[in-house]
Amino acid sequence: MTTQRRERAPRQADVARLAGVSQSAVSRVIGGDPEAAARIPVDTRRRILEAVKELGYVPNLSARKLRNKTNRLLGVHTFEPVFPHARESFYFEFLLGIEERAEEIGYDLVLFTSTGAGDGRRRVYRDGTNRLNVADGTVLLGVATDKADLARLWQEGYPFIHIGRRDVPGAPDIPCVVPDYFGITGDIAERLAALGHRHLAYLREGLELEPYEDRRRGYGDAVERLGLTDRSPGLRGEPGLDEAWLDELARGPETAVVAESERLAEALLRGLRARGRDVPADVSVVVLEGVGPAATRRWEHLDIPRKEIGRAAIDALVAIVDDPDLRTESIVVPCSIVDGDTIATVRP
Amino acid sequence: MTTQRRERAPRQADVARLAGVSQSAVSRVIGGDPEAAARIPVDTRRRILEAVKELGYVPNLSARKLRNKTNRLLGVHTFEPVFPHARESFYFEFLLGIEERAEEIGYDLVLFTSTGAGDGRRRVYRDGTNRLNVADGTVLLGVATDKADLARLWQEGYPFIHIGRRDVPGAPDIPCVVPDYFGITGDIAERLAALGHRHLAYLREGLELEPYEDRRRGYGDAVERLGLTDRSPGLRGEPGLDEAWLDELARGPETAVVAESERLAEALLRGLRARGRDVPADVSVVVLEGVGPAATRRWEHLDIPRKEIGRAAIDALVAIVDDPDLRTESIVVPCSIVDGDTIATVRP
DNA sequence: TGCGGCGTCGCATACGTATGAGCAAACGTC
DNA sequence: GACGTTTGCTCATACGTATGCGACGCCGCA
Repeated sequence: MTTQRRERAPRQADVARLAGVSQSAVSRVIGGDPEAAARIPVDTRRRILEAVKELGYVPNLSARKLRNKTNRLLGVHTFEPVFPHARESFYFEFLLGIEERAEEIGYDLVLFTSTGAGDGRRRVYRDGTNRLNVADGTVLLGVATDKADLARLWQEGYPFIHIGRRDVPGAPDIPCVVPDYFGITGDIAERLAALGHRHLAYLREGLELEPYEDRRRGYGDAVERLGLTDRSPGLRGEPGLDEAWLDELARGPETAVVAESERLAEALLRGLRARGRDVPADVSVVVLEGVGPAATRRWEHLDIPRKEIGRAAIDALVAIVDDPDLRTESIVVPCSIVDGDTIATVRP
Repeated sequence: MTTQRRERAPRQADVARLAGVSQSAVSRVIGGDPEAAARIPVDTRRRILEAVKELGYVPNLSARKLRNKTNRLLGVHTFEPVFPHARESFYFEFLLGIEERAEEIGYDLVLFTSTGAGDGRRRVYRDGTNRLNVADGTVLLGVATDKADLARLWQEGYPFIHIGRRDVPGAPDIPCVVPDYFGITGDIAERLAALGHRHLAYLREGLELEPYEDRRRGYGDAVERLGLTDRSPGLRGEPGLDEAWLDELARGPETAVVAESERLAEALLRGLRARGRDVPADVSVVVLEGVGPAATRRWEHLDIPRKEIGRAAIDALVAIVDDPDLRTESIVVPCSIVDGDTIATVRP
């Protein structure tokens, strides 16, 4: 083993000199393009590869990217820190899928971590520099997505895909990969209807994010289609789960509640018990998100296939990178329902 | 807002055309070099900056790196996946410090995540390509460091720094930032001596990693210097904490034990209790690593300043990047002792 | 008028790679 | 022997940026 430290990284020209060929011959052999390499006879190729080994040549990715517009590097950018604990497990599964799939198809992954602003929020642009463009394309994710950044990226023509649906003014169709909240929420309503439930309610979170809109549309459409009734605290107005509404629910004909979050479901459960009602004996409950380990009940809930979504995002991104003119529609990944013990058939 | 999507990212030449100047003028204004920019009169500069804004120009980092050898991008490479949970909190604090410091001094951060081999171990080189060289330099960390990779990186002259001491054959002095295990272990021995302990023992882990060597040297030196005696299960031989040795300890004159890990300390505690001895009444115990939340006792232990180490690593790396000829010595970061209730003065 | 100095900018080049075009030799065909 | 065709390479160039050097105009001074 050589223990001499080099002062300068060798380039193809150095390899060429040692092998007694031209730089372009080296490029053709190194580049891996089978057609080009095939035109170089075996022994020349062998000489070149030996010189590569001898010098410890490694390609310069920046030069390659400059020339090729591509370096088989995909970025991952989160709009919030990945590491701080609260959201960590939220990102984790996405990242697993992303990493897994990227590796399968031979892409390297770069995780952009620096926070642009001082406020912990992350921005793509830092004093005018799009930091992402070392990578061929980037997967964006995060609930606190910065829409201005998204719009600008789209205008620049930079290849990216967003996990989760985002509607951005000025960027008509940004490519997203989204869980099928619309479909699964409809399925859930159907399942409840099949169990005999005719009178439902829907508990909404205070946030006005696109994913919630999908769920609400899915629920609303299904209620209408199936001829059910709905008495929700502000399905089309204010969110809320106040005492007055709980009283109303306890007295009314509703036998099933769909809750957007585990938090809401737990609050509902407490409210019902305080009124002498129980789940699922009196009211069936379904939660429209994954539930944590701290849940007090085995909630019937929907499962977001995060790992699959991560994988799908990589595939879609690569497609966009390969063909930048591609008009990708949103990719919808089906969700499934995880059986719990919080729904039951309607008592006569 | 323009809603037209561009087909191609603008370059300095485009900006120049719009502003009616040459590409080099644009470069001088953009580049941020104050001396060069100062030589351009204000109104020309203004025209250029307006054109930049108008076109939404962002610099091409690859071209910059190709030309400059530098793009203010620092890499982070872990030899094991960051995300899988077990080790997560181990890396977490390092990463916090790294991110914090990098941002302070205006560097962006790139986290290399792809696993080269199929076995979950991560390698710097993937079929001959040093993936790190998109970044100006890289912080390496991980207990399962691949020494061959390290040696090769060093030979290539690539700027990097390793967190934790690693001795690599063929690479005489790889730059490391290391906790001062040697010093703190000596301090611990001194503290025990000050409490009247004359007869010590030292429990070692089975692994032969450099950080353990530092601790063992620190302990050994201090025992000698202070004229103490040591009866350890194989301080210089096999590790072990078997029943025979525990019997010996319970009967012998030893009043204090230094354990390399929380695991060993817990095992020791059980062994002593089974023999009617307690901690710290009969035997004082100090743990030579951070202790987890699941500890049964408030162990007297040493604290590794992970965040500080991360920050120090960035500073050292930047120094190396700025001056590649720099022969950096290992940077030693002092540790501290966290008081617990597992040591006491010797009973007469 | 001639000349030096300064302020303002453009020209040309280099960074390392990939690739179309092209050239020289070998080989076959008539 | 003239003329394609294939083989095995080389030449030249482009990617987008940064920068040394020099050009050009203008002012002041002799």
